[in-house]
Amino acid sequence: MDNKYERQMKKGVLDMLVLRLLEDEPKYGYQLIQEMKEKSRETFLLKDGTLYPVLYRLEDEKLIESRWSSAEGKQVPRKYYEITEQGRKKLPEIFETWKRITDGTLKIMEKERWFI
Amino acid sequence: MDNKYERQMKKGVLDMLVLRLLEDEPKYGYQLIQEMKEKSRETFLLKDGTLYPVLYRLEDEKLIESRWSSAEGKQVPRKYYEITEQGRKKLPEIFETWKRITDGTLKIMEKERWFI
DNA sequence: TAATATACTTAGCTATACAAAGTATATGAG
DNA sequence: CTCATATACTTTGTATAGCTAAGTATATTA
Repeated sequence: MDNKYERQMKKGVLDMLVLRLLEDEPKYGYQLIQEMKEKSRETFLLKDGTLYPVLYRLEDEKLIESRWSSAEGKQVPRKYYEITEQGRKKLPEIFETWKRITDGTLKIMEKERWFI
Repeated sequence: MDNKYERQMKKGVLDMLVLRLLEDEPKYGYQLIQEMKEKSRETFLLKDGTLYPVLYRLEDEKLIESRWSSAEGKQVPRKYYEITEQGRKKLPEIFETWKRITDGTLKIMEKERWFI
């Protein structure tokens, strides 16, 4: 375990990040892990054992849906995840919550400023 | 439970915020709860049952120390918490971790920008 | 005297990031 | 052809931490 705080500080944001990455187009697990890594500049390096439970959770909450790729050729079967209408509505709400907490944190950390 | 995500997103930051509030001067529990509420503009509304475990944890890690107030007059006895040297060193590190994660999150959420 | 604010403690619940192990297929090096 | 590696998904178990709730106790004020 590199950093005890790091692990805790990531809690709650993975769902939001996955939802954000799926906003553009359906993607499969491995792809999400790669994009997460690249786009965050190595900050979010997820193991598959971390990502998939997030996906199952979001699916249970009806924020995303999945379907197996209609395997053209002899590709490894992939499960594509797609954001639902409900997910598209929910994402901005989650992001607002995140911004409010981040803002509140900054207000305490940087005492003299009250803007972000 | 108001917001499932909110609860998770606060994880890991409470320790940092308490440490930050103690950086100036020793404070007691109730005082920390009030300051947390005011400075964060109502974002961090802690119950005492949430704060004290944070304090015990920080004390176990030697990042803060506590002592009962030498009750002058007939005041309710208060336990004052003071940041240690170790705590002063650790705080900037924790803050850096937080900023890195926050930055990484923003990079994914706001795709076209790569500055904070 | 009673209600309220202050002040600290502890037990139990729930959610989630992560590690690790397991299954299985495609591809490229030798 | 074989073997290592990358791809791809699943499941189990662990540790941590925010929160609720209940309990104890003192000071202040109506």
